Amino acid sequence: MAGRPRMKDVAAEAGVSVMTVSRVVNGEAGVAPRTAARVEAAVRKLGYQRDDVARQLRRTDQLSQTIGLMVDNVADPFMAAVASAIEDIAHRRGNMVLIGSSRADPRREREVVAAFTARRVDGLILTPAAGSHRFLRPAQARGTKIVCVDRAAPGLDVDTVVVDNFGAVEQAVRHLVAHGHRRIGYLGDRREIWTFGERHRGYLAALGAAGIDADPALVRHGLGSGADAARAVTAILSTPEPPTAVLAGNEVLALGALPVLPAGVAFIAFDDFALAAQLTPPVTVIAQDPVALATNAAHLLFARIHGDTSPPRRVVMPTELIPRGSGEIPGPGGLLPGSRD
Amino acid sequence: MAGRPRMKDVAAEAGVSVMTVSRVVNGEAGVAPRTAARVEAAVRKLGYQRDDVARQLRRTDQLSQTIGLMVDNVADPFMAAVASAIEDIAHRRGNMVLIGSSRADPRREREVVAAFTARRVDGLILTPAAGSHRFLRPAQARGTKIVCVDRAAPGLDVDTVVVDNFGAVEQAVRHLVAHGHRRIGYLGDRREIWTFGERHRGYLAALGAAGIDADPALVRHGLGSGADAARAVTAILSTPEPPTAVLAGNEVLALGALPVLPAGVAFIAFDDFALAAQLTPPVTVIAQDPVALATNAAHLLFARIHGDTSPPRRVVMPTELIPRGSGEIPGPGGLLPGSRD
DNA sequence: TTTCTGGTTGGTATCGTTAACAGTTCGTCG
DNA sequence: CGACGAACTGTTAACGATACCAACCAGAAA
Repeated sequence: MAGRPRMKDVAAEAGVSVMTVSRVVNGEAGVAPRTAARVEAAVRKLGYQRDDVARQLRRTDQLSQTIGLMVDNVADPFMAAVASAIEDIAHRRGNMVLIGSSRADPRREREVVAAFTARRVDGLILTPAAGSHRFLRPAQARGTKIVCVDRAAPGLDVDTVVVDNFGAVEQAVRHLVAHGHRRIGYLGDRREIWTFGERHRGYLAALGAAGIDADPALVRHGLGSGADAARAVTAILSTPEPPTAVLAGNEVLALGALPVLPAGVAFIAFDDFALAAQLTPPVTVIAQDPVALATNAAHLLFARIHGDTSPPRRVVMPTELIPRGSGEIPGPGGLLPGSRD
Repeated sequence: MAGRPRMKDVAAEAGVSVMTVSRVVNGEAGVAPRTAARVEAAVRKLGYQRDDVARQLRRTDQLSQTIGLMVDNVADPFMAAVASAIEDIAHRRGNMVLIGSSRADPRREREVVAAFTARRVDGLILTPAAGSHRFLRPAQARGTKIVCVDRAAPGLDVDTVVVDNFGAVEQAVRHLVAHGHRRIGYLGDRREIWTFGERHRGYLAALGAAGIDADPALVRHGLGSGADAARAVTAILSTPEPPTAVLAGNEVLALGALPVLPAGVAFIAFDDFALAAQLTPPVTVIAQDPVALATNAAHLLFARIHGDTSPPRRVVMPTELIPRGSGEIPGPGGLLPGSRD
C-alpha cells in the first residue's frame, strides 16, 4: 500500500461499504457492534486516519476546527503567553491553531490573514498592526469570526479584549509626579499602534492634569526593539535638561532600557516581567495578565463560532501598578503631600 | 450572494468556464490577456478567494504548504524564540504553521500529531516530550517529513538539531570545580526528557572526572516550573551539608531559583536570558542560540519536503559558557591552579 | 402468509478545485 | 483555397469524504 490508506481501503479490508466505515470512524450510532468491530480492526490493521481535508470539503455546514492567531511576533514574551493560553483553550475544544506573525508590517498582516481564510479557518484572533483593518470586512461578511486581543482595530466592528492602557499610564505618570518628577521620559513603539496611541495619550493627559508642559524632547515613538529603546534612553538622558524618570511602553523596551539606565533615574515599565523584583532597585511595573486576556478572547471567539450573534463586545481587563522601588525614587520636587507608595 | 463566492460564481460573472478562472487565479500561462482581465475584474468584484481546502484535495501530488510545530509550551521563552524563527522561514516559503503544545504529556503529544497529520501537513518540527516516539513511524512511512529540534527522539530515525548538552554541562561543572566547589546542586526537569538526561549525565561525568562523589541529596529531577525550582533550591540548601554552587537546567528553573538563592552561592544557568547581566551578581550562563537551532531545523525540513532523501542528519550547534560573575564565586577550595575566568 | 416495522447497510450525488484531454478559432502556408 | 498548427477555451472525471435516500433483513403484527 503506497501512501496513506483511504476509507475505501478500510471498507475493502472489512468487507463493508465506505459509508459504514464513515459511520464507525465518526462514532455515529446505527452500526451493528459486530460490524463496527470488524471496521475498527481494519482501521488498526491499515493504520487508517481520516482525511480532514476531504471531510471539510464535503461538510460545508461544518467547521474546520481551526482558528488563526495573528500576532506581531510570537517571540515577544507577552504574545508568547497569549499564544500559549489560546492554544490551550483551542486544544481543549478540539481545535487547532494556525499561527502567523505580522512583524508590524500591514502587508504581511494581509497576507497572513488571506492565507488563514483560504484555509477556511472558523475564526481569527488578532493583535492588529498599525493601519486600517477594513480589509477584514469581506472575510467577516463571509462568516469568519474575528476577535481582537491586546489591541483594538479602529474601523472594524468586532469583539475586543484589552486593558485600559490610557488609564494605566495616566496612573503611572501621576505616580511619578507624586514622587516629585516633572520631567518624565516616554518610550513607545509607533503611535499608530492602538496600544501605544492610548498609552501616549495617557502620558500626555497625566502631565496636563498636573500642569506640566509636555516636552517633545523626552518622548520617543517608533521604538521596535530593545536596542532602539537603549539608544533612545541614552539620547534623552544626554539632552541639556534630562528627565528624572522614564516610562517604558512595554516589556521589550523595558528590557532594552534597563541596562543603560543610570541609577537614580526613576523607572516604570508597562508589563511585568521575570526578575523585575530581583533587580536593584526592583522595578515598578504596570502589570496586566496576558493569560486572562487570551482566555477571554478565546472564549468570546468560540462563542461566536458556535452561534453567538449578539452585538460586538469590548472587554476591558484590569491592570495593576506594582510599586517595587524604581518608580518611587524621589524626583527634584520631593514627595508630594497626600501620595503614598 | 450568501457565503463565500466560488469559482463558478466568478466564471458566471466573467462569462467564462471555471477552468479559465482556475488558470487565471493560479497565474498559469495560456490565457488571453483580455480574458484574464475580465476574470480578474470578476474576482475583485465578488471578492473571490481560492479555497485551498478543495485545491489541496484535488492536487494529490501537491503539498498543503502547511507544517506542524509541536513544542512543550510556547510560553517558554526558548520555545517562543524557536517558534518565531520557524514561522518566519515558513512564511518566506509561502507556508503556514500549525502550532500545538504537548505540555510534557505524551498522550497530548500523540493527539496533536494526529491532528496535524489528519490535516495533511507536509512536515513536522517537534521537541519530543518524554517517552517513546515510535508512534511517529506510521506518519513518517506515509510521507510526512519530521525534524526534531532541541531534543532528540531516541528510537526514531529523523533529522535532529540539538546542542551538545552533555559537553556544555560538563564544562560548566568543571568551571565550578575549578573555582573551588565540590558540593554542586543540580536542578533539572524529568530525566526522561532527552536534554535533561544529557545534562544530568554531563553533571555526573564532570564530578566523576574531578574525583567528587555525587551526592544524590543535591540533585532534583522532575522540576517543571519556576516554583518547583524555588522549592528545590530551598530544600537542598537546608540540608546538613548544603551545596556551595547550583546549576539550573534551563531558563524557567533559573528564573524560579534566583529569587530564593542566597548571596554567596555560585550559580550557573543553562540558557541565557534577559537581564542576566543586570542582576547582582550578574549570572553566568550556558548560552545557546534558539534562532539558529530553529533556522537549521526549518531548512532541513523544507529540504526534505522538496525531495531530499539523504540519510537523516544530526546537527550539533555550539553553546557558549558566558562567565558573568555568579559562576565565578569561589568555593571552599579556593581557585584551583590553572583555572581562569 | 403478508405487511409493517425498525435497525442496518449500501448507492449515488456532491463539496470546490484541478488534471487530462477535447474542442474551437484563428492566421498562415503550401 | 483548404489544411495545419498555435493559441486559447471548455468538458469530464476525479480527489476523499459525507448527506441523503433507498434497499435490505429479521421479527412482530395483522
